[in-house]
Amino acid sequence: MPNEFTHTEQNYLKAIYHLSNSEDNTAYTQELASAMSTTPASASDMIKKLDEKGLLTYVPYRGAKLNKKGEKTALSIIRRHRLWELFLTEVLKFKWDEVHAMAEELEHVSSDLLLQRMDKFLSHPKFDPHGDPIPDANGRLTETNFNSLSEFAKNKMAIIAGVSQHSVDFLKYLEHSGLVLNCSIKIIRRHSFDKSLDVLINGKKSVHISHQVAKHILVKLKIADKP
Amino acid sequence: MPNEFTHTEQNYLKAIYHLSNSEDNTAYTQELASAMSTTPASASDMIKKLDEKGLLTYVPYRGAKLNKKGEKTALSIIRRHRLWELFLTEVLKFKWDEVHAMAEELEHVSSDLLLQRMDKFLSHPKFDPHGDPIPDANGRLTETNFNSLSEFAKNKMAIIAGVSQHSVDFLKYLEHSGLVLNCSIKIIRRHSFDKSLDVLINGKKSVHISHQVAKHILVKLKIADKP
DNA sequence: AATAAAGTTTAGACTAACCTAAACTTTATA
DNA sequence: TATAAAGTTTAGGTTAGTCTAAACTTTATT
Repeated sequence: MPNEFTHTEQNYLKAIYHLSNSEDNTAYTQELASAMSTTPASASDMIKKLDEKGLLTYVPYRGAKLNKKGEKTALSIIRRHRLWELFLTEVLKFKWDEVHAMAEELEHVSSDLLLQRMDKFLSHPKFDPHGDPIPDANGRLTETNFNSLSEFAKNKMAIIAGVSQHSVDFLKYLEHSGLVLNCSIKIIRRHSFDKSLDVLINGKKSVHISHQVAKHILVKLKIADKP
Repeated sequence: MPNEFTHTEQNYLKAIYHLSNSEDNTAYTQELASAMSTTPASASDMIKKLDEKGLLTYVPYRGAKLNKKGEKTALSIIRRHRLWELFLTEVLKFKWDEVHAMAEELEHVSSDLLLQRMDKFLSHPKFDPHGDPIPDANGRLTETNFNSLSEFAKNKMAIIAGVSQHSVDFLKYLEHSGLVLNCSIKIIRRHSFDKSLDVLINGKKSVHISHQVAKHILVKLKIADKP
């Protein structure tokens, strides 16, 4: 399906999709250029082209809004990206900070059959290694209701369900501290002067984390398992 | 490593490598153009470019010969291709006629670390699903000494070790007849008038195959297993 | 050995994706 | 509300890879 678009078009669509999650659902030339590490002139050219191809509506000087087709295409690329990320961590045992760059290349492999097989092989997963939902084949996303660790209650058991910041450095730092996906975690102390936290990981290791970090850790309440 | 070359350059290098396996080790403009489904003019342009980049020596009107660097680069692309093919059959359970096109895209994913992990995950395989040797990380190929089934002795047990023709139709035909990699096979009759053969597959099923087909099936002698 | 045929290269054009610099809109500020 | 600043678009150029058509070499044929 996304074979009808060049790699670059696909990358722009993905970036526009990610930038659109604000209130007005619009991506602006400058932020798009910076997301794509290119110049506003190039971004403007591409927006015009994607408009002509019927993937978004573009009003000069007013930014771009993806339409149904554009959004569907973006979601199918995101699906590919996240499935490959999961494959890389689950099968080839890469860490969560290592997979993004490789998935950026793998997502452009066009075979739908390959993707279907991969999806099946991974048992139709709903989340990628960073806790981001994997769109299904129709572009539907699983609703999530994760909380930021910085706002989670003290002494309640939580599970790390994802992150809201994806930089390699941040992910490496979490990995190093033992704060990995699906580990259980409990806030044992809040330091009010700087909002930093002492947390207990898997009931064993205790670590101290800044508000900056806690803010970007997404958790869900741990339901005690029944034997 | 092959990140320094465009996908197109990589594809040309691979094609030149495959065309070079004749007596004079040279690829000619016309055959290269036809292998790349392009015009002689385009192939000529690319040969000149690869010469300038120091991957081959080119004498106008006399064709192109890969040098050490060109050959090494070609082998590293072939390594990627064949490892991915094996992954697709072994892990995602694709049939041998389905994997080539997908591997053509996957081979351009540039991460060396990914390739290393894949190699390890597949237990450092020596052969791809068509029996072609997978170059090692240094570009060395396992020596093979397979025989064409058309020249194999009657009533001796053989194992299908590969094919010398890779078209989808041919591979599908073999699959359909039960002639798959590693199955055991015995010639039970030669029909001298058309050189066709009756063969027994896995000691059970008997099939009749033309000389055309037998010629392109590669076999090795089966060593009886000791209990 | 002359010439026709086959094969190869060069010339010149096209598209996608990029760039810089200049022109133009919008927004913010005095 | 005029003007400066910020942001966006257009104009014109570049590179990689492609094409067709013309020019040129090599090989084959008489």
